[in-house]
Formats: sequence, C-alpha cells, structure tokens
Amino acid sequence: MFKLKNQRLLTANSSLEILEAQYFCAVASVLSIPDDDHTTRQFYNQKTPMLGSQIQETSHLDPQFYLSALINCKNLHQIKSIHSQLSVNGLLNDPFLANKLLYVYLRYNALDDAHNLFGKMPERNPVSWSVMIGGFAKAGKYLNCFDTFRDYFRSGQQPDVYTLPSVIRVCRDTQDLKMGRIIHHIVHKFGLHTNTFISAALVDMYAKCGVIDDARKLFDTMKMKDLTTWTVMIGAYAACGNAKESLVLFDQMLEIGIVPDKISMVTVVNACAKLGAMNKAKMIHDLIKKQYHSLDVILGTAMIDMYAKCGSIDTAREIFEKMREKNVISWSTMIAAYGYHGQGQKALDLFPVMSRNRIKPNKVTFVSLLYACSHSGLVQEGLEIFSLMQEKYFIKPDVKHYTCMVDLLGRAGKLDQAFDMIENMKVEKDVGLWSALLGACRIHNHVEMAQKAAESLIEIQPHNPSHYVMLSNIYAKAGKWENMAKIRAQMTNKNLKKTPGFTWVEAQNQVHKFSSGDHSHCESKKIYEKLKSLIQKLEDSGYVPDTEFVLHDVNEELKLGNLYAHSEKLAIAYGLISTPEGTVIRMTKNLRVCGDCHTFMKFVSVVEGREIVVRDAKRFHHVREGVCSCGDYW
DNA sequence: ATAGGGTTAG
Repeated sequence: MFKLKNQRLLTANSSLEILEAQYFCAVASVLSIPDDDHTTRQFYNQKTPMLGSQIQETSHLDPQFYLSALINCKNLHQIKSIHSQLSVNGLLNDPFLANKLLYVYLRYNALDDAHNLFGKMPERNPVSWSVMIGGFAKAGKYLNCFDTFRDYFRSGQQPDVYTLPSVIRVCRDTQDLKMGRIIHHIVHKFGLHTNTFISAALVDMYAKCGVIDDARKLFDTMKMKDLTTWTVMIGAYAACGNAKESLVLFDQMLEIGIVPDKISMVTVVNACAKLGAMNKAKMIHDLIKKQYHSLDVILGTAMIDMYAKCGSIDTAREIFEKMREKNVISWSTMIAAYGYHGQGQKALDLFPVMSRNRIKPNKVTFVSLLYACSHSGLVQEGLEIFSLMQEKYFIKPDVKHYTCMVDLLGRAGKLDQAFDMIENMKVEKDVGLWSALLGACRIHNHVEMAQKAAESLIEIQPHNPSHYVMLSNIYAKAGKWENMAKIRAQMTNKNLKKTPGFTWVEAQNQVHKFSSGDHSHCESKKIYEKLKSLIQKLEDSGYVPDTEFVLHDVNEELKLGNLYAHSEKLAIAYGLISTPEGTVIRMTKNLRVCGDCHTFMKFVSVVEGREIVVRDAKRFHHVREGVCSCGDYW
C-alpha cells in the first residue's frame, strides 16, 4: 500500500499494480495531482508498463524521474512546481534536466519563464542555446532570436545544424531576404549546406520571400532531398501562382519512390484547389483514400476546398459531412464554397448549425458569410450578419468585411449607401475596396462615383496600368475627352503598359493557360477558328458585345481579343473535350454578375451541350495586377 | 534532449 500526500490509501494486489500505484504516487506528488483525479491517474497508469521499471522508492531525487514528469506535464502550473522542486534538490545543475525544463516552458508558450531560466542556468550547453533560439523564433520574438544567436556566436561557438534552421525561419517570417542571403553565406562558410534541415529551411525562406527562382536553384542543387524538401518546393509553386509546376514536382517525387505523408498531401491538394483541375483532384483523392482510412481536420478541410474550387460543391459537402472533427476553418471553408457557387442561402443555413456544434466563428467566417450574401443578392441578410458580427461576437470589421458590404450594397444599386460606408469607415482603404465600388458603378452606370473610385485606386497604386485604363474608359464614356487624353498621356509618361490577365482550363487531364490575344497554344489556330464560329453564332442570335470598357484606340484585332479573351477556354474545351450530350457547364464562380458572359455561357451550353470546368482568373496571384476585362466576371 | 514542410477570405 502507498500513501499519497493527503493520506488516502491506495491498495494494490499484483506486482504490476504495485508498480502502477508506486508510479502514480510519485508523479502525483511531484505534479500536485489530487489522488482522486481519475482521468489523470488513468493517463499515468497507461504509461506504467514502459516506465514502471525505472521507478524506485527514492524517486524524489532521481533525475530520470523528473525527466518523465516533465515530459508528462499538462499545464504551466505543473511545470513551475517541478521547477521549484528541481531547484530545491539542486538538480538544475543537470544540463539534461534544465534543458528539458526550458523546452517544456517554451512548449507552453511561457517565454518569460523560459528566458528567466535560461539566464540563470548554471551551465549552458549548445542544446540550451538552440532550444532558446528556436523558442524565440517560434514565438515570433525575432530580435531576441537574433540577439541570442549573436551571443551564441560570440561565446565562441560555431553556428550549427540546430540553430541555423531557427534563424532562417526568422528571415522567412520577417521576409528579410537580405539577412536570409547572409545566413545562406554563413551556411556555406561552415560547410553546412549538405544538411537537409538547413537546406529545406533555406528553400522555404527564398520561396516565401518571393524569389521562387532562387528557391528552385537551391532545390535543384540539393543532392539529398527528403519529403520535407519536396513539400516545401511544391507548396512554394502553389503559393506563387504556378500550381501546375507543383503537380509536376509531385509526380516526380512519387516517381523516385518518396511516399507522401499527410502534410505533403495537404500541400498538393492545395495546389489542385488553386488550379481547379478536377481530374488531378480525383487522382489525388484516390491516392489519399489508399493511404488513409479517415481524414484529419486539416487534410479534410483542404479537400473540401479543393473539390469546391474544382466545381464540385456536392463532393465538397460529402467530405464535410464525413469529417469526424471539424474546426472553424472547416466550417468557414464550406460556407465560402457555397458563397462562390452562388448558393448564398445554403451558406447562411450552415451558420446556426455551426453554432450548435459549438464552433465559434472568426473574422474569416464572417467574410465568407458576407461574401455569400453579396454574390447571391441577399442584401437584408448581409446587413443583419454585419451587425450580428459586431454586436454579438464583438468582431470589428476589417477592410475585407467592408469590401463585401460595398459589393453587396453596390450590386443592389444602393451606391450612395455603399459610398457612405466607405466614407465613414475607420479602417485603411485598399485596392479591393475601391474595386468593389468601381465594379458596382460599372453595373449601374454611375460615372461620377466611378471616377472617384478610379482616382482613389490610382492614388493607392500609381503604377498599376489597369486603374488608368479604367479611368480613361470612364472619361471616354462620359465624353470627357480632355480628361481622357490627360490620363492616356500620364500612362505614356510613366511608361505603363497593360498586362494581360490569364485563365486556365482543364481539358483531358491537361491544364492549358491563355491570355488575351495569345497565339502560343499549339492548337491555337483551331481554337481561334472555333471561337470565331462561336462568336458568329452568338451574334446571329442577337448578342451584342460590351465594347464600353475596351481602350478606344486599339486596333480591331486586339479589341476582339480582349473582349473574347476568356472565351478561348470555351473554344479549346469544345475542340478537345468530348462529354455526353446535355451535360451542363459547371462554373466555380457565380455568374450572375454579368449578363453578357452569363448569356454567352448559357447559350453555348445549350448549343454544344458539353462539360468543362472553368476557373476564376482573379484567384491567381500573378493575375492580380493584370487587367481582366471579361475575365472579371468568370 | 535541440532543427525544416500543412487548412478558410482577399
């Protein structure tokens, strides 16, 4: 029998039970756990078969015992309790124990306690330093991290494979490319470039600092590439808008026999979502099904997003339903999916269900909800959500929430109300916000307000040609030729040229990329012929293209190219895809915004009866600065 | 003992 602190007795019969009880008593006394805490007791008992043999009656002075106690700590209070006992028993001199204590403090985000301990540690070895440096890096305490790294350097130590990844991580998180390159230099100087931890961190750093080519160069020179390295590179391409290359790399990785884990699956699923490539999506899904019985939250959420963006909202919902654990991101993803599929009411319906499941909405959830309202014309509902968010959930609207509201009000024709909202908001106004207003002005032909919006856009981004084109078009429409000339002159003076927008289409398991007036595709001739005949069919049935916002002095061919740029994907689809008659065209983006394109799509779907998946050009990073005329609506 | 990669909006 063993006695606990509060003198209650614990009975044990078999030798194993004696060990269990012994272990539990010892742990409980160190951690100040009451002996009637059954859950905790069960937890420790489970560990007993492995650890029991190490436990002795004199465990209070046994470093090994404290080590396991530290590993099993459940809260900061317990850690502090151990800390003081280690201190009393003079065990802090043991670098193993002290380092573990330091590490555990950091794991519970007790940065100050950790730093304190670090300062008082009688003996600091390289592990202590790397734990502390890593802790600062993870916590986002960049200056502290660099300072400690420097001190470590100065204390006569060399940078090593444990400290450098943390420092490189800081360069990544602060987007400090300059420092990143310096560290890279140091890595070479100390001959550490063969370490995969360091190289993978460097590849990641370059990628997240926006120099993807440097990342790739380093990646290509690496002799030993492990799964993490591949994952970093695959994710990097997806993030910079070249998701196609992500999938190429993923295939290469599989080919050389590297088996993906959940994290790399998430990365490639994300790439598929960005591409909107349904066939690829299904292949990845099969691969995942083979390897895993169930989806974890993150992988499941990524899959919901992927299927929704590839056009299959139903499969997205199925996965959502099947997921055992769902967090706020899973719910927001599903809500957003209904939003851009134009099913605003279904998005709204999910909200109370989410609350019933005790998931607290965050600001992104509300962006998704408001977005859903604006794309389904649910004005009243949107206004209600907007005030609910502030009054019940105490979430302050940021510029994205306001953008949804401006979009919502603007599309509904309540332009003055939208403008008032912009005037009165206390958040910094950005490009997206003014673009939303401008879009609404275009729909409702409000020239004066459009002018204000375009001017604001130019003020924020004086070097973005698309804003000048917009303003010029607005002046042209209003017959303000002098103003228009001025704007055109400004464009010439600043040497601004219009950059094309891109679209992608997936046909027969291949992803094709197009831009306006682009003849680079190998089937280009066929595509343009098909396009021409489609346009002819359209015009025969009374379709009048909207030439209003095309630059006025461009030649006819360019004009046509611009107007129908994004029709190319239809054309290629008709040239290359064969699907059963009567299948409807599935869009990943709600179409109700533009009568022209909608009419066009509907018309084509009736005439041709084929299925394609079209992706929204605006989702791609390198398109963001471009001008998409018709593409805006797709 | 200490180090690198993952999910939602825009």
